[in-house]
Amino acid sequence: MKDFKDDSKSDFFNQIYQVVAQIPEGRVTSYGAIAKFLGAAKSSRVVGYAMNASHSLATPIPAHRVVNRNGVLTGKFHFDSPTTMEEKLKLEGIEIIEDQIQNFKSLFWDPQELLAK
DNA sequence: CACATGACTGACT
DNA sequence: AAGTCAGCCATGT
Repeated sequence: MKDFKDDSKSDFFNQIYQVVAQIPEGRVTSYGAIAKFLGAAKSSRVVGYAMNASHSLATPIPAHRVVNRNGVLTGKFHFDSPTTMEEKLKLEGIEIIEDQIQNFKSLFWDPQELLAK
């Protein structure tokens, strides 16, 4: 059973989870943004893979706030139900049409915000 | 141990 | 402008 602090296995996943866990409610970010923030802009796929693996985590992370760079809910089928992701985002005040986040540009949250904080 | 797959992205044609 | 290709890295078979 993996955990947030299990850096002995993979620092990358660990950091990804930390960033995702810090995404403010009602905001979203992209896989690439997280990857770039961690210094591996070309490893965006690993970020997505980390989300897929997040099911094994003891601590649930807001993976529904992470979408691709177009603001499309590409990973919605990986949730309990294909509508889970969309429903959660809507509950946070995010408007979604056809799996596409509306006003994505404004709702986008850059991991850099963590540093400014 | 080697090959294939994937919640992505950027570059090239 | 839209479609295609290659890169990147961990996991599963």
